[in-house]
Amino acid sequence: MPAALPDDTRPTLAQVARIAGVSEITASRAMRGTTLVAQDTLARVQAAAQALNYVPNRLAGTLAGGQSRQVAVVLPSLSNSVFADVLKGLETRLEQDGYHVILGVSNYDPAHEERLITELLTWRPAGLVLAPAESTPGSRRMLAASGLPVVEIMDIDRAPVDVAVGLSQRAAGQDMARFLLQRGYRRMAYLGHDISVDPRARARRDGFCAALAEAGLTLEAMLLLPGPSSVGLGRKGTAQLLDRLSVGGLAVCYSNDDMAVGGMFHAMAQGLLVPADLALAGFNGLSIGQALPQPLTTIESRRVLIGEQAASCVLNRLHGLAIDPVQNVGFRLIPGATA
Amino acid sequence: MPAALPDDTRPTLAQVARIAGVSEITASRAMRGTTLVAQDTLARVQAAAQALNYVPNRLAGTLAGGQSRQVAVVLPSLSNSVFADVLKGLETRLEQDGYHVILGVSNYDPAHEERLITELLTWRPAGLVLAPAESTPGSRRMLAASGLPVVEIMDIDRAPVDVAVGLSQRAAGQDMARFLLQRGYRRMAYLGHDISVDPRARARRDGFCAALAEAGLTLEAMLLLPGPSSVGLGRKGTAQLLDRLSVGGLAVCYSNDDMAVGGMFHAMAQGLLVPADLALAGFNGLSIGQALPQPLTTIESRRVLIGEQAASCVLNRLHGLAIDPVQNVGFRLIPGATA
DNA sequence: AGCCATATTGACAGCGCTGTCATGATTTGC
DNA sequence: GCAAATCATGACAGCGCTGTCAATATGGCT
Repeated sequence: MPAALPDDTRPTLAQVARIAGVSEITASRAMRGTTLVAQDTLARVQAAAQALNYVPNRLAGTLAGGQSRQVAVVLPSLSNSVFADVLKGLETRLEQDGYHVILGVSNYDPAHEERLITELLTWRPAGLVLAPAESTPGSRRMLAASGLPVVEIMDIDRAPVDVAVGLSQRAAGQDMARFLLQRGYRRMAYLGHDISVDPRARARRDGFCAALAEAGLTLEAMLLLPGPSSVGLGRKGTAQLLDRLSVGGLAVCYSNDDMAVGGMFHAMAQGLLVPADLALAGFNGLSIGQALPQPLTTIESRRVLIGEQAASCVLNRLHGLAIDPVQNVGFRLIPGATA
Repeated sequence: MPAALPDDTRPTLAQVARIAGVSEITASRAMRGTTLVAQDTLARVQAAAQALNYVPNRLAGTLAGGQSRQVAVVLPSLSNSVFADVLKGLETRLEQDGYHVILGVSNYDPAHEERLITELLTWRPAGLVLAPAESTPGSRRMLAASGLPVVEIMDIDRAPVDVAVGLSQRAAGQDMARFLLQRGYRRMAYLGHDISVDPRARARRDGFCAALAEAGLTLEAMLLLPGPSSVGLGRKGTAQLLDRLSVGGLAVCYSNDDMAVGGMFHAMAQGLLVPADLALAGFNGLSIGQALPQPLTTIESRRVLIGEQAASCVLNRLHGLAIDPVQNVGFRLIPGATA
């Protein structure tokens, strides 16, 4: 059952070579510019390629030659703009060097993630970048055995298989707690999406709680809602939370900015005073939070940078350069006006 | 200069075959399950593959066999959640059939887009999906000549090279104008991001203006700000607009929801009454707009669906099924409470 | 027993390209 | 003017896999 469509009649290098009156290998060299080829030979080959509308076949090239110029990227989600930003950084940097992204989205499912890794590996990518969900032992074994550059992004708290690029999510959580404490808040609550599948959000929350504990405090309430984070969920959750808790000097730490913006909307709709009645803190430093009537108190994460730096790691590795196995891009607390 | 890293010592099908005590081609058949292979042979091959940790090489497979299972996707941006949604739909659907996305992001630059198409074509993808910026003649020629399934997404107003999946952006703009007119608004303004590079936003605006013209109206003001759309830009632009225009019965049509939400934030910060002082209309039906204290008047676009359907188009084409060259997924006006 | 359909396997060539080594054509140096 | 170095090109084999066709084995049927 041969494919219905393309009668794959695309010109090959051999045809280009014939027209240019040179051998195939010379044409190959002319097209790639790796080895020296006489000026006029080069011109003839280029002309022939142009005339035939020749498009090189990188499958064949890679198979014969070696390094693929594809990098596999596995992300847990795309609905969250965080990963879209990271992907943008990755794509931008990789493309500069003529590399391309093959994408997999795991939906925060470790088993799915493992399957994706297996499948993407069949394309023999030059490297792998992933924001692991809760990677299975199987995944980690495969990655280690692949012999490829493997960059785990977003979090640097766990020991990486190979290289990690990101920030300490735990430290970010701690810093936010300390900031709120320093501002004088003593009544704290946490509102998150389903962090059982999101290890980074969990790490932040754990850091937040740990810092509270150091100060002898505990959360007045912790609400975890099923489903992915969203503005709507944050709004709904805030309403629920305030059914149980009195306002006035209450600070709510959200799992991220989306959720926090939802909280802000709830406050606005209810005519609550922010931060007097209700203080809010997010995470990510999304532009929407900063465009709110009151800028959101949050932590800036450098998502595009993480993507770019992860890409650079892969590329440097491929060029045989030594690289730091743990790369901390840091974060920055944005005081804002909601806490 | 051989690659520094992977001493590509990965097991090959030949090795699997040897261990299983069968010929290479039999092992191939066993791995793929296309042709019948005796039960115990199958088991032996699978065991051997398992033991060696065999990972098939799809580069070789595709080169030898035919159809690649990669689909090239070219998008103008990832910062806009619209395209992240589309990509999610694409990835989800393609993966179900064992296909993978190779990604390119053009940043709304037609020349860049053309280069991306050229490069991605070198991987001999099975198909192409793109949300064209302002495609160059060169791009269109290449696409037509590729002989591959080519799906242009988002807009169905222009004649597609091959297949189009999306909605009539122009009709969406018209519908919004008619809706506002019907609500009794007569004072209209338009606030957009740099639509010179975004043909879809432009089509919506044109439709909007055309419908106004039918009613004998023209825009009181049209403000186009440089740079990509964002909540911040919408907020800033609204402030600028209201420097020149009086409020009270004024309806502003924004290029999309991000911009409109920014407008809403400005209104909130200024204590303006929405919609009495200022009415706002967006486009996309993003969840954030619906979570606002007052849900945004907007038009729902089915982004994930567009992605899924575009993927299905490619797959169906590859299976030799006939498909409709123009697929309208439609849209829905969400009345909201801001106009 | 003899013949045929079916099931199972294999030999061979080739997908389009590149690494390696070898060859001929020039140039350079003394 | 001749050996050595340099430049430009080519022949060959092979990357890892699959399509095609052919071969063998097995069982059923008359």
